[in-house]
Amino acid sequence: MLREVARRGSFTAGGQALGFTQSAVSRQVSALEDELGTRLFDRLPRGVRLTEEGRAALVHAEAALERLDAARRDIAALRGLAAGRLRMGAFPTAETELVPRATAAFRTAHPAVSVGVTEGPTHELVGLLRTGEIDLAVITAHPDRVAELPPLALRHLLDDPILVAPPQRHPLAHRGVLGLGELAEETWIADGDTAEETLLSACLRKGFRPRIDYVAREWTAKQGFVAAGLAITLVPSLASSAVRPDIVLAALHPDDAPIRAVYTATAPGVAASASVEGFVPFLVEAAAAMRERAPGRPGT
Amino acid sequence: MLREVARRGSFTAGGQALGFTQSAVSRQVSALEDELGTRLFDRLPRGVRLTEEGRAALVHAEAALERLDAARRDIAALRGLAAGRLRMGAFPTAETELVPRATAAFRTAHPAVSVGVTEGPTHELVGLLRTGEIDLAVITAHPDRVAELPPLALRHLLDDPILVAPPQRHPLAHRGVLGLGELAEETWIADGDTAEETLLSACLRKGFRPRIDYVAREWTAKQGFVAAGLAITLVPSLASSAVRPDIVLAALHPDDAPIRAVYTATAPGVAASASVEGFVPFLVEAAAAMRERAPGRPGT
DNA sequence: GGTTGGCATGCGGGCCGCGCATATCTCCTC
DNA sequence: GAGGAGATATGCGCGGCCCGCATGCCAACC
Repeated sequence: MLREVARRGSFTAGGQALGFTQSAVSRQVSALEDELGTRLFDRLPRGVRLTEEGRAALVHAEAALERLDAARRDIAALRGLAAGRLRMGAFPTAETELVPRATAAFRTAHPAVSVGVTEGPTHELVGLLRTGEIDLAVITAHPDRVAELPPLALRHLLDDPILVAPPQRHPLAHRGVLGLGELAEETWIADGDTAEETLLSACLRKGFRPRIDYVAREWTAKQGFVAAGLAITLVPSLASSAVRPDIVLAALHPDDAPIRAVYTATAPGVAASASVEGFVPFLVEAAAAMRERAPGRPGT
Repeated sequence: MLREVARRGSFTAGGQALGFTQSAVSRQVSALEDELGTRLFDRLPRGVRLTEEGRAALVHAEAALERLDAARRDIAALRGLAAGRLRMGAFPTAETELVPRATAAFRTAHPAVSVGVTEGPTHELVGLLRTGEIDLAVITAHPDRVAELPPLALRHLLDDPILVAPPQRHPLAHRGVLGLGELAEETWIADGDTAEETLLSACLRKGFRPRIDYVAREWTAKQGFVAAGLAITLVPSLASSAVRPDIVLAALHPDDAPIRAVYTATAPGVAASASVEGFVPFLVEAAAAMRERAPGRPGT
């Protein structure tokens, strides 16, 4: 009202422009003047004119209205992916290819949305989701144990079968599909020195304790030992594209190792933001592309 | 509400901090969300948390509130003369001493108020007052013709009797008080070449037409002719302090020349701003000081 | 499994704010 | 000089908005 009245020079005209009567405007202005303790308009015989105080009030009022408009614009930008930020988390193997591919495609499509990725194991990501520190997580879990997770909104992306990497010269290499039992006598290299901590727990369920002579957390180191023919190791299929060309991968028999599934996860009760809604399809797309490139191995 | 709820993490606590119930806050937030078309808070089991959109809205809302506070501060500053501007006008002679003295004292007392002075004859100043281009004017008028002015809020400052400046060697010099009739044979220097346009119209009312041999608008030039003994001239007492020391001034007999009065004037119906209210006392003070310094000549 | 803390919502009431009508004032015109 | 035009201020009455109360429901905590 302040603005319209100031622009038009009378309560009557200002009110008309806003669909109010002169009496409503008169009272509104009066009330504002009372609240501010000063006259905002000089009442002249043919209309009104801003006082010095009125000019000051008008400047600030227009600035305030502009901020409210800016809020609307900002929110529209967020919803249209013309702005915003996506904080996501992923377990390490997912960052070999799945998450980077999806992120690259998303950034090309929506360059104004900034994307941050935190690496961590699934249980940590779940905590970050629940505290609101990340908006979206790529996690992994055995399909029949999903129920053990805290309540989350999950979406299945792909399955991640475990491959085995025997040395080139190994008699079992190039067989294509191996049973885990056939590897009971092999020497292993793994993340930890007991089978329980690693993927090798599958061996325990199969009835033997693998012999772990070498321990290395770094993937590069493991590959070195494998390529030198010193040990064999297990490789999640998600990481298969990062394996050295002189290492051959073979599938494990499906019954031998429970297949881990990969999911996107968001916190329950938290409405998915536009950036989350927008990012998930790129993860789905990247997962599909990876399945196609390695036909017959990682499957849904 | 947005701010309090965001700060405290729940509708209940936010409402309590503002003296509202949880239900009122819930509805307010809901209404705002509907208007903006987006969720501002995620509803969690133990409270709420801002969404990305909510954060954007909050930033702008706080900025808008800050502008409203700034408006209050600005207005308080204007009213406390800690800010603001005063546009005034004055007729030329008033700017010899009266207005400069008042302005200097005002600026010392209220350095944050900027003062602008427009010079012009009374009738122009009246126009500027009525259009709102100046807030305060120092004008002059014959006391019995004040009623002819358009309606204004006037305040009498002082009377401005007319003095005469005869040459030093003139036989009438040093007489102290002169009658206008005694000057009928003199040679004059004035602003225009006919008596009607100038202060010399007083001579016509006295029954003689003064002989104007010299015309000069600049005061310096007039004083030069007077000091050289070539002519005499009339001097408003307001300007007497700017007269060269080698020129002697004499009062005219009160009946001979109508005494002009000096007033402050503001537009009718326009509430005097704090700066106007604040400036007028300094004009009154300056006028009093000038009366004291020239005792017996300019009077109330 | 009960308790607690929190949000959503139906219901009722009070107050605010608007429109209508009118009083009043100034300017303009005849 | 009188009347009309155009503007604001204000009494009056009504409708709608907004709040508080009470309740329902849900998830987390003990």
